[in-house]
Amino acid sequence: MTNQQSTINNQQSLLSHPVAVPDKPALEGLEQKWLAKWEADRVYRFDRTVPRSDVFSIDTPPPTVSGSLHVGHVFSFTHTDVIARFQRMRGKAVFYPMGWDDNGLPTERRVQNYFGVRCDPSLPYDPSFVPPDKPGKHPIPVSRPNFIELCARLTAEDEKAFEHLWRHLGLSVDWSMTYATIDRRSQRISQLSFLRLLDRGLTYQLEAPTLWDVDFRTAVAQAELEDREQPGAYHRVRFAIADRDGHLTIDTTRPELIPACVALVAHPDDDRYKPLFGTDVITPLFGVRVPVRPHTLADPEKGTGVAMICTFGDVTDVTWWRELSLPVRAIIQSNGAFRAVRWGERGWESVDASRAQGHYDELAGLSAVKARARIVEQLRASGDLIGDPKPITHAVKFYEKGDRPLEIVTSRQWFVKTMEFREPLLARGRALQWHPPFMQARYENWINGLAGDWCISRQRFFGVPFPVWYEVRADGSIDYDARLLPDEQRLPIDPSTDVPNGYTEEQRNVPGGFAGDPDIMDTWATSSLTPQIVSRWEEDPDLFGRVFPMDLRPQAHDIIRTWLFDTVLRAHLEFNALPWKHAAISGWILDPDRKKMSKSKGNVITPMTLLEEHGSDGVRYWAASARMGTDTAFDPGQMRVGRRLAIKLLNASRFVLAKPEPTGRVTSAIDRGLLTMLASLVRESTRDLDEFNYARVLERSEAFFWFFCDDYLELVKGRRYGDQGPDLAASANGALLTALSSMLRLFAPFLPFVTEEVWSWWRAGSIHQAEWPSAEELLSAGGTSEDPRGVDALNFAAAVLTAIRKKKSEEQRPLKTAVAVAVVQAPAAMLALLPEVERDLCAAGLIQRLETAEADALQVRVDLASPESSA
RNA sequence: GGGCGGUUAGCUCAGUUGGUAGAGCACCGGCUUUACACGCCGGCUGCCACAGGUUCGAGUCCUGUACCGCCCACCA
Repeated sequence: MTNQQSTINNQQSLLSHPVAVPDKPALEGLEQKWLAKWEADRVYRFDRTVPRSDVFSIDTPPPTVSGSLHVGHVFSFTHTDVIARFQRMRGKAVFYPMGWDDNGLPTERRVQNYFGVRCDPSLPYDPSFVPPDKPGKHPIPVSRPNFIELCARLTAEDEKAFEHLWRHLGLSVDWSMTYATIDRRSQRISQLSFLRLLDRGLTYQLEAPTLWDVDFRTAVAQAELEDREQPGAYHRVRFAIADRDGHLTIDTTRPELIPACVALVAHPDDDRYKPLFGTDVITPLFGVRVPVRPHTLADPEKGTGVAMICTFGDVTDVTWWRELSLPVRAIIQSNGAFRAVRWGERGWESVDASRAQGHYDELAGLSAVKARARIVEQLRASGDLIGDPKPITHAVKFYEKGDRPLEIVTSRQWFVKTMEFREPLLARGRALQWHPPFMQARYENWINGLAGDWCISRQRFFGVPFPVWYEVRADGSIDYDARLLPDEQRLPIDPSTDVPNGYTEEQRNVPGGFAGDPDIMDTWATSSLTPQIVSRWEEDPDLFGRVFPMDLRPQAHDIIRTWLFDTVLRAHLEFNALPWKHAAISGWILDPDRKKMSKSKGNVITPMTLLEEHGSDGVRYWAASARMGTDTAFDPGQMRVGRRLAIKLLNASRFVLAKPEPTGRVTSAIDRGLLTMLASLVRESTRDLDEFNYARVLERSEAFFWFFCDDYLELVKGRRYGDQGPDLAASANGALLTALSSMLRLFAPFLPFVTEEVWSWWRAGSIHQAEWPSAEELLSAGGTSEDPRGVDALNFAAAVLTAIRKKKSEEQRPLKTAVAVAVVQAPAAMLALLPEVERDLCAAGLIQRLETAEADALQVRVDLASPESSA
């Protein structure tokens, strides 16, 4: 096709559809109108027939459904949607599923309260169970499968509300591919991946000290920790040196753990304590003989330089305990209460067992906090507390969802090997394309700070069970080494109700029989498989081949250490590959006072309220104004600006389409200049969007559009009504229609509703399936090349017009005031452009006489017509 | 303690290879102009955190400092 032909075709296609512009265009109701149409026409349906190279696949973050969606979700999901819409218009088949994270603790808590039930995994499944209408006083125990059914029932309701919000926001998701982290497919993939890792020795079970939440009574992983500043106090406590006179003093914030003390420790180079290494001391109150040992982790600067090692007060204790081969004296139970101890028995030897028992009996059954208060009194009474406790605030480790500090409890847990893969995982991080790039540092930080393998087991109920049974020995104990595993074809299974091959239900939990693994996997152990879940790994190889590895993982920066890292780990272990090419990291929404917006603070503004007040396009405008990775203030003002932009698009389009004929070849300099400017905007916008730089595209498109409205439109208004004859009117119309078409498509990823509305006035099909604009298409309408002279002419005319408006404004005269004489002083090169724009300029500025004079810089002298003579 | 961002107009932020500081909001003034009063036109506002350095020239590059925010850390 020659350029000439393409020009003609382009012009024909500009008006190939009857133009029908409403009299009073408005934004109200556009969401409902177009959502229904998009759904009916399956505009966002993924085309799974295209090859991988023509697919753009997105690994959507599944929001937690038991919480509520907030503006932060709207913010980051809009970013993703802008990219999705851009890629779709570029001709990609966009694989954009939505998921719900319904698996996990938050859902459990809601279901317990909502239905008045309690999960008892020892119960068999009751298919006929119906929850009471109202929750009763005492929770009804139900089996794990029944409990999970209730979770599914409740989350289904939440998911409907979420979907409604997402649709209203205009997310171009293919809703036929929605998944949930607790659905059968997710469970199957999660269990399948687990079994494969187990088979390769990449996951293992171990009984070891583990971080433990005493309220939830479950193990937690390093990634779920957070530090909180807590008030505490240094207690200076003295230990008698065994077999001779003298005392050693230590500082401790946890004096209640003195009964669990197994050693004291000081730095090997600390001259104060060198002589004591190898000797024993006697613990106060309990009279236990413990050694004084050297270790480099002991800090001479802290406290007295001697630390008390307990089993277990913190993670350093675990390190010391392991490296110094110390015994265990555990006193805190899984519920956080002090266990009963019989002093004098093996492991609890004391120089005065009855005195120890006396002290300890006052502590047994207490929580750590209460025990601390009690033991301080005991220490004070015995004279072993030196001075008063010195109040301090210090950072204490908490489970991020927990209310009490974590304890360390010895238990049997499943781990995924991570420590030995740190180097290759760092390399994966370097191969991943981060947006913005500095986010990679957080990933590396996390890996470099890893303290141990990933604990994936949780002592909870609503989650994916471990697909494992164990043989039960003749004595009734469980043989954890004798695992019974299901065939992959049976997955998903629940070992609390399903039975291993070759056994019957009667053999459950009886000697010689079997026992199911009681634990479930951590949420992240499943959600780290979202790429595998959405692409239907090991279920639909054809689909998998078309979408995996995926193109984009969008998410927020707070879950780099969990979701992102875990997903990279799983893909590395399973496929020896990255799960995606790009990671686009959104920032957070901050309160106007720059603090992180928190749900607990009671942000009463729900996303739906925002969408209704400002329109979806307005809210999307605000969200898309923030660059990737930038924390952004919540700003309704920006939403109003976005809404205004959408209204402006309606009105400007109405004007352009009000008299679209005659249309023809774009010949006038300023028309060609406009298209040239727009062509370079399109070219740069395409490049920016390819690099996830959507905020810049929106900003620049908006600026151009405003220039188009304020200056260009005003300059060509008269001409396009025919003031200068049909050919020049045709040129103006050609440029207006061409520019409008491109601008609408430029805005379409950001403002999907208003652009679709305007598109429907004069074009067939959905704008969201239209081709992304190109510089070539714009330039072919104006000839075949860029026209920098046209750009200069347009800018020159706009500058003169501004000067004339300024004069009218200064004189406080109406803009329709005529200009008797305008003297344009400018460099010769500029003046040479004047003939090209003179007639447009005089029409737009109501200039009666135009004179010129050469000058170094542009300057316009304006003499307004007298009030009487201006009509 | 380690790391990463940030510091530009009253507010929110742009500023792409270094070349005489920008936008929007807010504020002030004006205007019904045949798309838009959910509008239009115009105006005001800055030792670009601070101190050095490189350069003919630094908001931009280098070094250091301060403050803000975040991530991480074995915090007795």
